[in-house]
Amino acid sequence: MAKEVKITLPDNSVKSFKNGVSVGEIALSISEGLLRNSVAGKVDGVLVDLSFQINEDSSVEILTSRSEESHEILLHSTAHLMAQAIKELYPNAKIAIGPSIDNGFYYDIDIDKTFNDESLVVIEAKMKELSKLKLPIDRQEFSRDEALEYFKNIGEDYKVELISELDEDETISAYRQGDFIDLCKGPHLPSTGKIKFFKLLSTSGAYWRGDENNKMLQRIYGTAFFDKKDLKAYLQMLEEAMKRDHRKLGKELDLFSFHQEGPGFPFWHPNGMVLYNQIQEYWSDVHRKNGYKEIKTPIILNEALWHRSGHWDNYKDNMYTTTIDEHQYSVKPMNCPGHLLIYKNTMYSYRDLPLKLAEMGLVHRHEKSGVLSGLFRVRQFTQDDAHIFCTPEKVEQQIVDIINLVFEIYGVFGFEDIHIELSTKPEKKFIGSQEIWDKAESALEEALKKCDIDFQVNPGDGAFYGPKIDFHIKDSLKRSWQLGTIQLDFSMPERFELEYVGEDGSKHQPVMIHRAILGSFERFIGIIIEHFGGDFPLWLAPIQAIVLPISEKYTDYAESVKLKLLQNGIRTTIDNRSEKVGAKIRQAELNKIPVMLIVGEKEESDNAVSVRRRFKGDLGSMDLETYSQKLLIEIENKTRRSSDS
RNA sequence: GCCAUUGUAGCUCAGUUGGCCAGAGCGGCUGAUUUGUAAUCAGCGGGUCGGGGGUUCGAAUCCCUCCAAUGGCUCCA
Repeated sequence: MAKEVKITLPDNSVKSFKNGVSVGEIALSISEGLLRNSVAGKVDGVLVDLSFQINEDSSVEILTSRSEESHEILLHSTAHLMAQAIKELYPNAKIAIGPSIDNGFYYDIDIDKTFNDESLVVIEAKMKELSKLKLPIDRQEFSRDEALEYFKNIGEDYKVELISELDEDETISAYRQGDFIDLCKGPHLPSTGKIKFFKLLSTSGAYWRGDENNKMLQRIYGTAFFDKKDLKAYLQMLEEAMKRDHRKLGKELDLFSFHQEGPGFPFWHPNGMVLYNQIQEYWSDVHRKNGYKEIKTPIILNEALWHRSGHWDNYKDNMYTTTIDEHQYSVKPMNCPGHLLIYKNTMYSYRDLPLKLAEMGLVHRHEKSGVLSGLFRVRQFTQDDAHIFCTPEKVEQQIVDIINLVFEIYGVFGFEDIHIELSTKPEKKFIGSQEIWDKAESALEEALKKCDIDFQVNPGDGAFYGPKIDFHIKDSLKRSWQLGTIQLDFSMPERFELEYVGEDGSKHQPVMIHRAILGSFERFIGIIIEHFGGDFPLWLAPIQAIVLPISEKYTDYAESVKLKLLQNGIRTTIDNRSEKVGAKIRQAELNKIPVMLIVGEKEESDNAVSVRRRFKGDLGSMDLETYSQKLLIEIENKTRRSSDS
């Protein structure tokens, strides 16, 4: 073994160190400040502790608290700190798993007491205490047998189960801080003293290994940051999210409601129905312009159809059934079978393809009671569905067209940060030949490349009948939502024996593309309520304008203003209570009405309105007709946040 | 479905260990006021305390059961 190792740093400079040098020592050699800010290292691309010793020539990167990977390490180390605190407070607790997740971490604990908000305070205090002790976090390695023995002795049954599933010859690592030791791959921070800004957020039940047949453990969620400001900003974001919760806003703005009489079945109120209809109108319009033909298929269809489509075998548990004239029927959970029947009703030539059938399809799915959640998860919803039947050669172009349409539609709502995932053939559960899958996957991939967009590949995550592209957007609070999906399907055309007459005069099987862009109207409306925080762009606002007479003397004029706007197609109401303007304005602001039109003596004599816009305040007096036209332009353009006047 | 928590007026919430006809604010209605850019004053209505059963002299409060909601788990648009 060489006495010296050559270390290549990220700037490509090469330095020599004595054999066995640690990552931390390398950091120190650059500067003391770097060591102080360093969290972990990367040796030849592999994450390691600062204490990791290097015995051969390597490239080394020092991770400071600024990198995303460092944050994950912090979260993971905080999970350990929490587990340590829990073990000190409740020695009988057994710890299961505690990983980092997006924006936080959790730890699953088996304990015969129930954690509540108070426990969180107690545990958090203990964690602070342990952090102040600045305990070194040391890595320790075991053979598999040693590890089994050790964790069996300290009674950590879940760890024993995890170890026993590892390979015989694998080296097993664990991390020790004070008296606490946890099985873990690492890496970790060098000391508990580095964990300063954290918060425990919630408790819940969680099955051991996510299997509902296993014991339910208690999970505690928390988050942590290197910087106090970042923690504060994150907690503020959570608070803001709570304020924007679509269930809360749905009540406050009188958009929709839910009732015990129909769990999971939304009731749309007049205000919410405006949102629904506006989106629907836009959707229809943009699809018409893109060559789609809109259809409507029945909600209840004979069970035999669902056997043929494969839904009965794969989806039965989520389907509602009914009996009509002693025959079995099912309420549709998807629209495809109905579309297939329409396709089969006509003989198509290759010249007729692609055939693009769109439906705002009302589907019902029986979801487990515990998963229902506002408009995000319901039992009845409207999919913005479409099925494209085309020749195999046209698939790629069709995908490109759909991708462009997706971007266009998301752009209208201000969703510009779009993340795309390509899911490929599942390992086990799939139908169709490898050749067909390869073709389908490359069609999707080529289309994505043609559009020049980045995407992430999820190997094995495709549907059993074909690969898919999923679209994820980020809302105004940077939260990610999955909306659209494009799925290539070779199985339905086969099961339903679809055909078209090709150029050669013989019959061929078309390819079916299943796609949804908004996903479901219900869910999408829930998302935009939170995205806009209830402050909708003018074209969507349930009430666009409200007329506020200064006193009852001007009620007649106010009514005529309202009538004029209504006739121009602007959704207008009036507040003719016997209140002061201040009170009326306050009420209109609370209702998030974008345009307030104040009328009194001056306005009446000039046939004008005094305009007050939300977020802008008093804009002064304007001619009624002129201003009305101005609003119409803003509505027509679907302007997101008024820039006017 | 599972674990935990919750359910009092249209909305937001008080109601201590079981004890006078169950309260407040906002909203609503009525009257006064006639108002110029985020709350005028006064009065009046409004509740099977989620449903059902039980314990008790007495239950919003304790017990059982069902329903629904919330945070998660599993699942998913």
